[in-house]
Amino acid sequence: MVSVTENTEQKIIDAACKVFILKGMDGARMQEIADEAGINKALLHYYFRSKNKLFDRVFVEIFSGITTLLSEVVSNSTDIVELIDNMIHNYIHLISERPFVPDFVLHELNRNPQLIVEQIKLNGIDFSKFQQLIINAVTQNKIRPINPIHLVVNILSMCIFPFVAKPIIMGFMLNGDEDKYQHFIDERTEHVTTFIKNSLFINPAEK
Amino acid sequence: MVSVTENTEQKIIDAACKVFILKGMDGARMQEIADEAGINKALLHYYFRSKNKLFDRVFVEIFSGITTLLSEVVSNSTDIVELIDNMIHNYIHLISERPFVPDFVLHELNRNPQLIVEQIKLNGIDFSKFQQLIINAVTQNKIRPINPIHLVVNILSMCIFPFVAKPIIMGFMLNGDEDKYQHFIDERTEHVTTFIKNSLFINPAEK
DNA sequence: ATTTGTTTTAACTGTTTGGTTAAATCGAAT
DNA sequence: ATTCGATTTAACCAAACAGTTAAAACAAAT
Repeated sequence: MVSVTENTEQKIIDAACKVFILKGMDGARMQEIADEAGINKALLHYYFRSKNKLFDRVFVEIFSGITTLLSEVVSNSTDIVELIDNMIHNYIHLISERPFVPDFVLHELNRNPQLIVEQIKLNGIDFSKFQQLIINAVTQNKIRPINPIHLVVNILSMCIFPFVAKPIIMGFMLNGDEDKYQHFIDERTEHVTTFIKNSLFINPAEK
Repeated sequence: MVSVTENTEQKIIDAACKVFILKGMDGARMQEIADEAGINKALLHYYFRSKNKLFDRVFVEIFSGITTLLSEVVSNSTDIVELIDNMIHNYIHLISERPFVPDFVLHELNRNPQLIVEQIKLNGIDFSKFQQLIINAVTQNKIRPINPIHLVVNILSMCIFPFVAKPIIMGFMLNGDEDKYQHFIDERTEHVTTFIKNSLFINPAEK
């Protein structure tokens, strides 16, 4: 009988993820989530007492997917080249599968910045190891001197922004052609990787 | 008597900009906009019949500010170095003054991608001249070969993303320290400029 | 057969919200 | 003095919405 409960709970969370990601907290409707989950509103409130509680649960679920990946990338990388390759490849790959997640996360975080506090408690990323890998590369003269924070933001920017800005890119640069956009995304991993390495490495041979 | 009308209309638009940018279309309330404008709800509907009409007007206002800047940058730049310098400087400067605009624009554009169609009609950016400047630089061997679209997206990403991702940057990298974030933003223009030039120019002396 | 937790049904409450209406006021222009 | 558009006041409407409730149905475990 436990399985029934977990099943329904998961069905609700999946449905809530979908609706919240597409509509945001303000735009989402409890009725729509119930419909999407194939249940009724009463049962929805039976499992999650309020919209806020459901949202919090869903947000943790979604955000932890992102931070978990970042943690794995950091711990699986031993030098700066690996770090860059893994980070760019895995991030673009992850987001490609759920392209509306970044807009959702960023928007809700701006709407309620305090959400980040809970997330840090739950998914503490050791940003220090991150920084250390970069500092090591700089001190060993493998790359140009660079502020680690700027570098990380640069990488995240170029990986995430193309998905958030899809309407702009398609509208102004690709004549609304969805195929061209998909092609652009397919090229993106390799392009960003070489673009960043070109900037970091003084001698291109070292790549 | 005309002046009174225009005055009030502008007061409403200013107030609506503020509220819509902070709360988004779904989160904004007509009463709050009326309060912010120092008028009552009846007068608000007297000027703009519906929330949608008001939103459309406001969105045009905000978005055209962005595209206008981009147009000016393009037409005021004669070579790739000028283009990069102007674009990065002006964009970060513009957004610094209204840091919540990017999240608003991107979120509403994803919520309703058709908005971009109207904007293209109103503010047709000649992206072709943009591309031409980059292609010229490539064929003249001034910079490494690069897909112009990727380059533009790279520049926009690194300029805009830091503002959209403020909560993440502050939370995970700057220990929630607002002063450090401001310092990070202050450095940003110069950093992005050199980061991109380092990537583009094979010989650093050419910069 | 009874119990227990899950799910449905269906109606309902209370509040928020976008939008309307009508009458009154006010200010400037004629 | 009158006219006309701008503005306020205050009440109102209808729809949407989050959340509740109670009774019944159901399914599995005891």
